[in-house]
Amino acid sequence: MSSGLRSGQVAEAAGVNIQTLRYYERRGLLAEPERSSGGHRLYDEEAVTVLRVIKAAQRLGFTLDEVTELLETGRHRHGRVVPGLQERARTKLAEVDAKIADLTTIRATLATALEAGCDDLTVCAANACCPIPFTGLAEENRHAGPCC
Amino acid sequence: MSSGLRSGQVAEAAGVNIQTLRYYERRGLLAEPERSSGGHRLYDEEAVTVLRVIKAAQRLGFTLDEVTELLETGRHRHGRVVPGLQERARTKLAEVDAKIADLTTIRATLATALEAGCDDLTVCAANACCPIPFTGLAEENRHAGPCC
DNA sequence: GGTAAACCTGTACCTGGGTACCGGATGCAA
DNA sequence: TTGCATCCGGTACCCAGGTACAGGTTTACC
Repeated sequence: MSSGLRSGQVAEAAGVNIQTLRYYERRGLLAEPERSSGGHRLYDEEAVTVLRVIKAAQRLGFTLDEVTELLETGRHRHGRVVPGLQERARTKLAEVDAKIADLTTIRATLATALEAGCDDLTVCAANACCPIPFTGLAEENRHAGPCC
Repeated sequence: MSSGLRSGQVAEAAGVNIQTLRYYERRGLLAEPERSSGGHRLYDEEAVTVLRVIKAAQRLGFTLDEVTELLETGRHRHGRVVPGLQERARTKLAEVDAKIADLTTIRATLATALEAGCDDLTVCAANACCPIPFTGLAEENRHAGPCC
């Protein structure tokens, strides 16, 4: 009989640190596994799957708290009011879009600074025609212009 | 006599916390200002400008360590070993592009999961036709060019 | 039965960018 | 002079997501 996977094997299979297993267990993401007579953890195959699910969800931008809720929602969906994956994915998608938009603005500013030939922030800050937005760091459009 | 700006005034003018001033001073981003006879900091106008420069650079994705170097490079351009803003901005632009590419992949995955109607990660993980990549999402480096 | 690797618990530490709290000193106006 | 706002230095703490270490067991293999 397969006596179960030891923590090292599970960690290896899922590509995480052993400490991470215990960390997830403490956080309630990973169920407490069986133990050997000596107290060593013995996992079943499912643990590896759960770890992969966690990593996939993290990769999609969910925090560990969010992943915890997602897993729990799946476990006991007893008419809870907890929003499911669909709902959360929609929200997350909006967040990702916002991040992309923000980074796109940043990208544009960097590109403009390169084009303008900016090479010294302190000089630029004193120079009214520098395209870097030193005031009003709020994230809106900044049109390019010749500088320095 | 303009006796200088007190830390509260500088913080207010630059839109940062007073503690942040001392934090930046400790980190070497902000020069140590004059002191009143009683030991209170007295800043000049330039301090506000430096703070704005720091915030702008942060906003462009530079870490405080990087900002420190950028400011030092400007101050005394000793040798050409240290890359200037141009060089660093070019590097940072590539980093930002990588992040955008990464987020775009994530966005696409989320959108696909929504389309497919995924609503339970543990079910999905057991389901071969789920579009969420449970294996292979391990690391964050997907940005090195077109792979397919 | 010996030994080395793997594992156990508990606690402390890491990164990055700040914030908060403390008890005491200063600045400034009335 | 009194009273209150502000500031001082030092230290501790916050967030997330882990990672590392110490000192002691257990397991596996020869």
